[in-house]
Amino acid sequence: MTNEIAEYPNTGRFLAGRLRHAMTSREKSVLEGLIERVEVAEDDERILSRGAVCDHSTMLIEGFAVRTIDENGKRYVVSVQTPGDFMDLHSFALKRLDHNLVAIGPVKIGIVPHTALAKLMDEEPHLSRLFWFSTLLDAAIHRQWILKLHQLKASRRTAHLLAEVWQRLDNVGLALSDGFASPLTQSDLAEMCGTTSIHMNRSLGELRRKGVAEFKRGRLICDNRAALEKIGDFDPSYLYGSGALAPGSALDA
Amino acid sequence: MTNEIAEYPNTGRFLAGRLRHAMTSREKSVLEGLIERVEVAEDDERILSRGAVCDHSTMLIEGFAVRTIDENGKRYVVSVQTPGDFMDLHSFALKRLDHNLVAIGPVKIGIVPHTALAKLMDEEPHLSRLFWFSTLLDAAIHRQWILKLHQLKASRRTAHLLAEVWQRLDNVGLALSDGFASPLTQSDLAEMCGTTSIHMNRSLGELRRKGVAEFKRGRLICDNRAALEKIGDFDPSYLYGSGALAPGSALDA
DNA sequence: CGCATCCTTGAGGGCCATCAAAATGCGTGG
DNA sequence: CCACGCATTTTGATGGCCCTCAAGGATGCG
Repeated sequence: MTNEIAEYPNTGRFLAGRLRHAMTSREKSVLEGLIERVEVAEDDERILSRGAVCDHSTMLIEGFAVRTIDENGKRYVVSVQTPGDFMDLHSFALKRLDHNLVAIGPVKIGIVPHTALAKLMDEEPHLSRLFWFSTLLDAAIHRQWILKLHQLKASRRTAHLLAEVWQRLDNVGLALSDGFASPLTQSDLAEMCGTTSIHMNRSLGELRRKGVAEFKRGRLICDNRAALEKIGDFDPSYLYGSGALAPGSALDA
Repeated sequence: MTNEIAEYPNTGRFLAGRLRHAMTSREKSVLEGLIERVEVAEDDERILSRGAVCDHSTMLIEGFAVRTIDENGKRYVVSVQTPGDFMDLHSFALKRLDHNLVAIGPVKIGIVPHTALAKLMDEEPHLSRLFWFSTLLDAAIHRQWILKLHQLKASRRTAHLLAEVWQRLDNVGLALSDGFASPLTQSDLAEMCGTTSIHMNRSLGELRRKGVAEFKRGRLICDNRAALEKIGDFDPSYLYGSGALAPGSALDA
């Protein structure tokens, strides 16, 4: 992982732990070359607005972001992005997005002009397939959020979210052995879980009292990952890393 | 619309009301030619199973289907499909799906071999883009479901779902002037809204008492569409038909 | 060391799951 | 045509989850 970041500082985490191994080093270079420039944004800064026509897509190089939809004066979070995510690749095909992208904490982003993407679509069919794959991954994560909203009460949904973020950071080499560090507040977690920050505080308290996980100022500490994943009914297959759904899995049905 | 179905009986509803107008008649023929054979399935029949390796994708020609995920012996619905949907186009890139596809009522489906899709990806870049677009539409719908789960109580979520299905059927020419007909039961609606059939019954009762909509045995009757959409906080833009997010919209920001 | 942000705790009430049971409509076969 | 079985729809009562309002405590930064 450290090698990848050294060689491809802006895109070395794209699909890491998933299909990155299917990329040739030439393709990795092509991808790295897509980044026209690197920008930074600060906490709560809007990276992209719903409905805006955009001529570029954005790679999340460092930091966290959320996709939000504003309605009736309130902000709702429908998704979270971690480093290595091609956050709004889909704006290339949709032209206008149905949601906003907002930085959580300071972020570093790579700007990819749509003209460069269009060229790549013509010349790099394999890479194009991987780009498509990465947007399908987003949809799979969405489905899992819907499932958990249907299935679990808030404290268990919280466990699922923490397990998911931990796993996604693990995929890109940014997890710690006992959890992860982030700029996420309890209020952020609440918005992702569709609950209030007050209830999120109680949910986290419940997880702490059960000895499952502790979350303090963005830092998850958990020395029993299996217990956390069990409470959250978390099965990482939908992230399409290793496991039953992995593209290269031999587990045929 | 009737013309399209006469000319392209199996695929005439694909992206109808959305980007179908961007397809040339040659492309429409190519698409129609992808259907290797047509099959039927009966109510509750599983069309595709999670984790199964599949060598084809499925166009929903007639009828309804849901995407489900089973966990702990219970079935959860994360998505609904209407005629014209390329239901599991994403299985082409994902190889194994994270969910099942289950027929609601009798359905007619078109089978598209992945080998044909692979060929098309090479030879038809524009059509490929439209295929990608259609999977991005699914993701946008997922996001809206997450939003509504965060935002609305069950009766209003029900209104949103009814408004969405109505609009999607409208897009493909299958809506009625005062609602739609379907094989959906109250129990099906409940699963889609993440509630119980008992509470769905009370939610529908609330909508009926408010004079907003009536749902009886799969038939939605509504003579005040604006009221229904208002209660469900329904804004059709996320379906990328006409409106602020439409690909050809002049509403630039 | 003052201020802003974040976290924590308590009380009251609405939404909705669950258990229980009954009524309605529909298709089948007698 | 009616009897019957079955799925679907409807209604009531109880209790848990979680929203809301309210207030207090902790943490970090200038």
